[in-house]
Amino acid sequence: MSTMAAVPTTPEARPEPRLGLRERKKIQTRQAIRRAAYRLFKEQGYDATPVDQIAAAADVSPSTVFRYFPTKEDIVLTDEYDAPMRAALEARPPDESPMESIRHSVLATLRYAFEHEQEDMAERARLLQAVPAIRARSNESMAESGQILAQVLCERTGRPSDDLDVAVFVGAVLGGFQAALMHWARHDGQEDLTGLMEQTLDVFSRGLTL
Amino acid sequence: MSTMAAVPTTPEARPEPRLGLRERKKIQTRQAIRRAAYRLFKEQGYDATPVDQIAAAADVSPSTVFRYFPTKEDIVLTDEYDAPMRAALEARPPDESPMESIRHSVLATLRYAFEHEQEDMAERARLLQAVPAIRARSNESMAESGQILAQVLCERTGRPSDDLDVAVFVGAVLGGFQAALMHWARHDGQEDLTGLMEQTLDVFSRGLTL
DNA sequence: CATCAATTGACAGTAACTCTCAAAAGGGAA
DNA sequence: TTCCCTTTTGAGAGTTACTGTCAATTGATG
Repeated sequence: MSTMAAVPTTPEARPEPRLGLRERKKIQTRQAIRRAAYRLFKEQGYDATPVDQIAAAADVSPSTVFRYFPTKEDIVLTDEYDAPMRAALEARPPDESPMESIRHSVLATLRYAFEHEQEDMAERARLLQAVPAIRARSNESMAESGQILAQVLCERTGRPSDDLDVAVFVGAVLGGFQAALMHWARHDGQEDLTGLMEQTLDVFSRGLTL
Repeated sequence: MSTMAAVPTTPEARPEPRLGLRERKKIQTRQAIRRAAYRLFKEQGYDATPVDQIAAAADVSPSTVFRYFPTKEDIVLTDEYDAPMRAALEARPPDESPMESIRHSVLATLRYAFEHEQEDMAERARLLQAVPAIRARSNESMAESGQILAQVLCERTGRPSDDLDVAVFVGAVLGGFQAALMHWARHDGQEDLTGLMEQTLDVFSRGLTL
């Protein structure tokens, strides 16, 4: 699940003394930029906050901001949960139904993500709802996850990699998740996202009958 | 279905003599800009074609281009099929299953769209595949259609307008359609989109079991 | 400490918009 | 046609998100 994570926890969280000063500084800079951005977005709004201002607030040059985050949207939502997600999916027994595999890996990844970062979730929800560019980026990110999902599923069911049925299946599931995500965002991130996802999966289990 | 249509046919196609000179000129200008853009995109690519160049090729000022199309992406895909789509949906018998209603209205709208414009479809497919910004716009547009769909469905089933199940249902269906659309784009718009959509709807009819 | 590689900041440039204002052109009445 | 009013257009200036280059700085290493 791509959109969930903004402050990557694995590499950023605690500056393990293993790393050299150089690496530690990089992590700090990244954090500083992100923190400054979140604060300013909250205070003034996303569009009203130029990157230059974020740079100034984080005490780095504008060039540096763009070196760390290729686009302004990426400051809000860059995550590293695609790899864990893929691993979780591939760890599932191959004879399990695709839907069941997805249910387990998505929920596990989501729980993992929530453990590591609850703070900015509400703000992220607000931005997701208010800023089209953020939404767009989130969707694109989800679609990439979808590619991975489809790939695994095609391998597992022995279908060609451009099989329409698999693509539709994955598209539908992700579409459902995205709807749940937006529902969550519409409620300002106050509801339990994991619960919403479970409810979403139930809709699918019922064969998508309203 | 939003993404399908770029050259709106209803208002643009034939300059009905009903309209005054003013209106006719507007339609011409709109067409001129779009045609110029499509030609240049085809020749040089989307990113390599600045709006100024499109303006020059269409013999209007850059300001005018932005007056007609709020963003560069909109030159590629602005459509007017949301209204017909909604009408088609609302014309369906209220006791019909949601999925069946959607099937009919989507296919009807799609057929209608295809009747009126086949020309640029291939180029549109190429752009949809190659340009992230276009894809993003297309998705956003689809999501808007989704809002309408969800609204109608909520009314029909007597649920509150922010019902999660309905949102998920709609999200899933649109996700499936989008997957089919991207499949079509990946094959450069050579396959029959209506056929792909029918196949997609079959996947749903089967209760989304792979 | 000296040297090398990675990181950074300053600067210049591009392109997508946005805003404002004056010129031009259609539409209708006298 | 002529005049007047409204809509449309173009010119120009300004903002902002990027991109690329180059020299200065700074951490790593022997």
